[in-house]
Amino acid sequence: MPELPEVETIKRYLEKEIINQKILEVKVLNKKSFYGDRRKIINKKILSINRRGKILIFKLENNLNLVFHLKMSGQLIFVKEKLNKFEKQTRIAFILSGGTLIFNDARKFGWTKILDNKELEKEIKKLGPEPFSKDFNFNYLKNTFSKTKRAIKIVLMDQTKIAGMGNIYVNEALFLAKINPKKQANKLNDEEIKNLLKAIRIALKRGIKYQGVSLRMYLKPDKTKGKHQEKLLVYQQKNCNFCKSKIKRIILGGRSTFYCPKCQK
DNA sequence: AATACTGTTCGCGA
DNA sequence: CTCGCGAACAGTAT
Repeated sequence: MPELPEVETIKRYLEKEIINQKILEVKVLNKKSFYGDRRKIINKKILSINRRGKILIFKLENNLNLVFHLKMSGQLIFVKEKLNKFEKQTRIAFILSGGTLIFNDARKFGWTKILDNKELEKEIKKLGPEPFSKDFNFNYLKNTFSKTKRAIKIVLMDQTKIAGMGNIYVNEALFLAKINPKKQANKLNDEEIKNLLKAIRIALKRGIKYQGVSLRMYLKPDKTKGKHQEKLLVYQQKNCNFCKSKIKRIILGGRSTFYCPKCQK
């Protein structure tokens, strides 16, 4: 489910709530959702929370990291009570000094891992640049796009090329840049690449501003919905927000792709 | 009831 | 190496 803006929203919320809390207990309700020896993190304090792409990273004492990937249906919910009964979809529960952090995941694709700094580095280094970093610039995109004939939509979804965008935000960014998702990446001209760079950042910023897209599973840690589903420009839309043409839906990279045939030539 | 669809990524074979 | 496709899994919509 969550792409960069949703994970960033969760990060910002949890930062306010659980920094400096201690992990008192880890309840593993689904074995496949948890990798590592949970005893290693008992009584360790959460020092900081970071995000890289769609990955969420809790830095703990002793150079340990508690790392999350929510994949399609993961949720992170925080309640101030120390729970001992859980919902059907709860896979892991972290009992903290000031409450309970609940990892729900209907489809069980997501994971939580305990990684030392070296292992974390390995996990992260396969990701492309962060869309809001200096490394993510015109020259990087031009060079990256020039090397592949794949459809631009598929390239933007490739986490090794750009970290953090998924199906929704790629659709939104291409719409804002007025680029056809089927266009081969190496065929984009300089103007289009510049527009796309800007559009990616605008699409992601909008997502963060409205605190994510709650179409199905995604909730903020306080169980409330994001608002971005009400602001989507092209994803799952009927008509173009600019010209009112009927939005087309095709499959690219195995995923639903929405675009305006008139604005995105 | 059966089928299609869903916010992701990995591994396989070409 | 790059690529396209199916699998991992469960729930909801048509």
